[in-house]
Amino acid sequence: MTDWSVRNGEDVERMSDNSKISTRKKILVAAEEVFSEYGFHKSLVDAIAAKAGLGKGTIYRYFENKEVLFKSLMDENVEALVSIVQSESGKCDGAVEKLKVNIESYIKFFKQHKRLFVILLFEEEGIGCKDHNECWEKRMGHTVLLEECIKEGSELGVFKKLDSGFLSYSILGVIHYNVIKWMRSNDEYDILDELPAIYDFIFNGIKIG
Amino acid sequence: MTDWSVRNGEDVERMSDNSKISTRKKILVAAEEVFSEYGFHKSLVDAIAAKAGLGKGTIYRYFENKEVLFKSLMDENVEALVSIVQSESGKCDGAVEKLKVNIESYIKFFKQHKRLFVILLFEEEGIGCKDHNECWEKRMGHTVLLEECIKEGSELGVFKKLDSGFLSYSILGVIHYNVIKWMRSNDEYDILDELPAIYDFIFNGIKIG
Amino acid sequence: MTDWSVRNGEDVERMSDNSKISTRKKILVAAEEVFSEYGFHKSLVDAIAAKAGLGKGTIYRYFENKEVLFKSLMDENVEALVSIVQSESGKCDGAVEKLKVNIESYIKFFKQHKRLFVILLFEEEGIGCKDHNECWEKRMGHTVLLEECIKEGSELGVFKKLDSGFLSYSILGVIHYNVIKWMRSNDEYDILDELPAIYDFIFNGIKIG
Amino acid sequence: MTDWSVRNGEDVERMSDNSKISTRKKILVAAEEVFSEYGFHKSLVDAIAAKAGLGKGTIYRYFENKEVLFKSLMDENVEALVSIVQSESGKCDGAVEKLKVNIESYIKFFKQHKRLFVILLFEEEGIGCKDHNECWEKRMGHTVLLEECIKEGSELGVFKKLDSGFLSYSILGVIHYNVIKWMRSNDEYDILDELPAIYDFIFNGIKIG
DNA sequence: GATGAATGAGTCTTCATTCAT
DNA sequence: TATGAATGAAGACTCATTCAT
Repeated sequence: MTDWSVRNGEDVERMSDNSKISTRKKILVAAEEVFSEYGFHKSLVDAIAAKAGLGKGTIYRYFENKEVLFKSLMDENVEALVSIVQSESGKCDGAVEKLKVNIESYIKFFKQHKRLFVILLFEEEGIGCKDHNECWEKRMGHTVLLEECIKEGSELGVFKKLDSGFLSYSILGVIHYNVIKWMRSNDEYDILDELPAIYDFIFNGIKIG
Repeated sequence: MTDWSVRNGEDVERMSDNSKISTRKKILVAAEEVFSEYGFHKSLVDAIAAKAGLGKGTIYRYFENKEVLFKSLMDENVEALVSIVQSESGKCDGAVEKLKVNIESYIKFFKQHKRLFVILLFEEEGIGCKDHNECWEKRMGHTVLLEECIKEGSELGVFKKLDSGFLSYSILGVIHYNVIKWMRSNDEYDILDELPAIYDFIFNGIKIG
Repeated sequence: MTDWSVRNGEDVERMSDNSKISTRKKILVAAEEVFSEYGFHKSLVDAIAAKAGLGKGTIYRYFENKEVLFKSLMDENVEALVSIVQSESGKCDGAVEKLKVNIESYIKFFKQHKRLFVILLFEEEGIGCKDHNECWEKRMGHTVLLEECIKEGSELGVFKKLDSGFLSYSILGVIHYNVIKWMRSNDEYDILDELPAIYDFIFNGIKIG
Repeated sequence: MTDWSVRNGEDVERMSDNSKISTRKKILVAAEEVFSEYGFHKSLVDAIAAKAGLGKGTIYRYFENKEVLFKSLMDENVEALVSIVQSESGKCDGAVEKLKVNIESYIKFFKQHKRLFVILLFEEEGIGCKDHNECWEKRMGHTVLLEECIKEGSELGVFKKLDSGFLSYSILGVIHYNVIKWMRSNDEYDILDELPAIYDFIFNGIKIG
């Protein structure tokens, strides 16, 4: 297997000039659209090829098979998410502020990639992943970013001293379910408007006093 | 088609007398095992029939098709969940206490049905559900129970006056992600031990003071 | 994999009553026709199914895949060949007579199965056979029958004391190439008429005196 | 299309100067290696191009398609075989001696080209050859050399007066099957050591007296 | 001339569903 | 009523061949 599938990020820069977008990128873009709409199993390789304006065989030049394409898409999305969150939270100080920015970045990313993340997080379960834990680790790799924030805050006495694994999962749960709720509403409201409520829920809980 | 349902606990009681368990029940039990292990798409009707100790054709006597079987299983599980949560939370007083019991019931149910709920909540997305909203309503029907609790608490001035939809989704997110975390650990700990932390997170948030 | 593919030979007896022929047998008969005409690679599973008057899926109920079908066909033909040769040569005495009957049986078999044996002997080479030697052993298993004959003759002082492996391959070469020659002629002559010449070639060679 | 052929020995002489080997020759050499190892159907044009150190498109500059490449390779090998046998048998006198040299030349050629000849002789069957007879004629064209030898011997009263077609096929059978036997042994012995036995088999047969 | 990315016709294989027994 | 052999539509994947550079 040649390593056509390993490319650098330059091609993103020129997306305005359609002819300059690398074939690999075209496929990933089409794959995201199709997988997002139909989920893994109902997505046809033909449909992805058609949407990418490429022949079916071309898909297979770049990705061993449908599953590898799916996982590559997921991997690269997670990587993108992580790198966005990292760079954003790097820009600010203070545990609370950092966590806020962190959450905001997550939500912005999910807002942009809409349904993809549901598939990202759950559908892969159904796809035979030889090492299930490894898979999950990759998908959930981004929780470390939350964990780091939280640890920092705990050490500074801003956050409670709770298991950071517990907290990052709990916070992620809040984030994801609010994204799901928003998705279900068909853009009736802007999920970013929910941020204050989300922060309040996470920081102070629901009880009065 | 007869309508013996999962809730109808009678047939469970006589499981020692194998011949008394209704065929429909046998199929649903087998289906839960198989769907839980492989997910919807990788589950074979043959496997379900084999596990149920029945002929494949029999499955189709009781359920129109694989999808209907899957949805029936889900419907009945959700119904069972709702009825359990309802009866448990009916036993106690006070908004806080009620919400706690509510959450505990959820977690106990998920603990028992393990992987099924992941499929329940997310895989269905991949299955063509003509009316997507209707589908979701059914699956998420149980959020009303949370909503009721919360509304009651809000009115009594125990909980903040926030949108109950927002709160129920947020709480559900916390619950589900903690279940996922627990599932991933391969029973290294008892998820029920996490309850105090979960309550504290939901009621008071993570911030000190 | 269930073992539908293991059946006994009874179904052969009733081939006149078409409806009594087992599905497995029907597939093998169709496969022989198609493989004989087109060779392994150009034969379509669809064509075999159509010729057998069965659905394509049925082929796969009985044989794991096209290759297994091909190999099963070959195995069973070799088995049939061996058993015919054995029973025929068992009926007569004397090394020379036995060898003659042996050769005659081979040729009759090849006459009946025409092109199949070319495929049997050579095309399989092209099909990935994990243990190549094992494959060959199976295909050429029948040479032992010749070897036995020859050894007996050598011990009785009728045949020269030459390596029996060498002799059986040489004799088989004579047989097969005469079959090929006959096949090429499109039934212009009866290959059985060549038997005297073949015997003379093998027993006495081509030199005068 | 130029017509540098394998026979044209000039380019072989300068193999040390890699750049002097014609592209066509490079392709044929690579094709022989690949076809010999995998057979026609499992050989990939990519693999041949890679082995030849050329681009895939270049293959198609020199050969219309894979099949033509295969046939050209075979044609040129047969031509080479014929020319070697002819020149060798031209060097000696006497029907017996000539036939011996003939056989020796064959075996030497096959020894050098190992597995290729199996493919040469049989796999082509599987390739749609519009005029099957024409194909065979070309492949088996070399039998005329044996036929000539035999006819000469028959007329001189050295060999029996049998159909020369019958004899050449029979002798070829002996030769080929001994080559196969040798090939199967993985060079455990030198096939040229078998020559005396082969001569004896062909000239005198297996019977004593 | 040489190249190799792109192509899509061609096939195998799967598995939910049916229906004769 | 229960069965499971038969089915065939559907879809993943391959690879010889083309053609723009």
